[in-house]
Amino acid sequence: MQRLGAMLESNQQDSEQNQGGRIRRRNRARIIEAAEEVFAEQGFTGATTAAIAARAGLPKANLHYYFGTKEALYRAVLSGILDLWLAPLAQIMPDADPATALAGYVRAKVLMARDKPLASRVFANEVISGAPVLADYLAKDLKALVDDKAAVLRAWAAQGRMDPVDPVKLLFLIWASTQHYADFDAQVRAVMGRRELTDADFEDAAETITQLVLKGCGIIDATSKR
Amino acid sequence: MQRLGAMLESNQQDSEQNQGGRIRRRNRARIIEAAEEVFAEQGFTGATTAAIAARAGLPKANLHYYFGTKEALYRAVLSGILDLWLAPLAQIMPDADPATALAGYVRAKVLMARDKPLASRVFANEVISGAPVLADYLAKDLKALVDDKAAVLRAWAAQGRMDPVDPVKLLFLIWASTQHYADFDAQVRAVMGRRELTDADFEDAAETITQLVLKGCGIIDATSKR
DNA sequence: GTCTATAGGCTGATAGAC
DNA sequence: GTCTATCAGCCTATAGAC
Repeated sequence: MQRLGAMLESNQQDSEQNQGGRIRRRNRARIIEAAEEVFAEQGFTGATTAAIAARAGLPKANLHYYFGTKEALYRAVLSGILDLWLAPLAQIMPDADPATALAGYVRAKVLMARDKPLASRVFANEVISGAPVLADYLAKDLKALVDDKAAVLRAWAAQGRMDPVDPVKLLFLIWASTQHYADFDAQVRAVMGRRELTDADFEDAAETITQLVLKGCGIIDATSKR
Repeated sequence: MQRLGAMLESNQQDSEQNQGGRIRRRNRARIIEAAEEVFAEQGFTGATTAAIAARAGLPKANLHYYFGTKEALYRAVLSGILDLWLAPLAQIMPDADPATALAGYVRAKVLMARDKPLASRVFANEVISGAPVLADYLAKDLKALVDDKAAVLRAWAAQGRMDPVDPVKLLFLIWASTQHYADFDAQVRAVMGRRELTDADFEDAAETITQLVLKGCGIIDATSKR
């Protein structure tokens, strides 16, 4: 499951095997970081290489020197995001305790919304636009992974450890409600009347979502409050 | 609460009072419809007036004749969306039955994701980009509305009709998990291995979300299965 | 490896004939 | 009201001096 995203990188010589010199790696990292910010705000089409170069503090030509085209840079950014995005799913294993595993998964996804909001928004922009770059990846690798985890949830239900909730739709709900705090941050802040969300806000969000999921799936008792 | 979105339309003479001739109205509607499609896919910056005009089957100049600027057209599209987006919240009233009201709200939002996916995606793009146009509206009108509905949920909890779940975060979870089927449609279809979602898929989604929300909030019994 | 200068194409918007 | 022709500016990408 590791480095699933690597398949997206078209330029093999720029992959991890050949790291190049220190300067090369540092500049590539700088550009990717800046690109993530701009792609998150503007989407692929809306982002301009000039804006990315400016934010990276480099001349625009260097960006093309390292990545060739805007799309190659976009793929490099997405590639780094995918592995990050999927890692927390590993917690959902057949032998795990359903309450612990789901609570841990929700918490990991909420903390990712807090710590990597740009990655989440780049991914959201890509999918909203119809996943022109990721379509194949979603239909193959992600689908296989979700089918696997859905089987785990179904097994838990068959063992009477949780209600027979549609496992795929349960995962969708967890993805949506956790990523909401990254993707819809502007709306969340506006409605909550805050300039910025605090760590406590994210902890509260994780707790509320966890409570709804665990109790909603019949994993914890109906009478148990938080 | 009606026509909250009207505040966004800058060109007063084009508001509903003065509908203009039949041709004018028809062309404006055609352009807005085409614009909604393109803005949904590409976001504001990514969308081009040429693409919108082509999809509307009109010369690009007509678009500027009717709306002046790309931003004015964008505001007109958003304006139509806002009223639509908020209408279902009306079901959450103090005297309503919590189970009926929340189930109805979830169902209405899921059906809107099915019937108006473009509207949902335009809104999502706007918020992900930091809500440059809607920021004021979200902080004032939407916040006031949410505060009002949060009070209703808190009252239900105080009356022992549901658990004391953080009401604002509950609304976020409902928004996120229902709109997910519109905004992340490409991912949902890929993971479910379908070319297109059916009415039954949306009914299932509404049922699963409703079950998790009602049971998770302690509104329906822990032992009750679907 | 770095960066300035610029090519070539597309963008939003408008002028003006019909 | 409609639409062709066109502008000035910005876009991605590259050539070539350093």
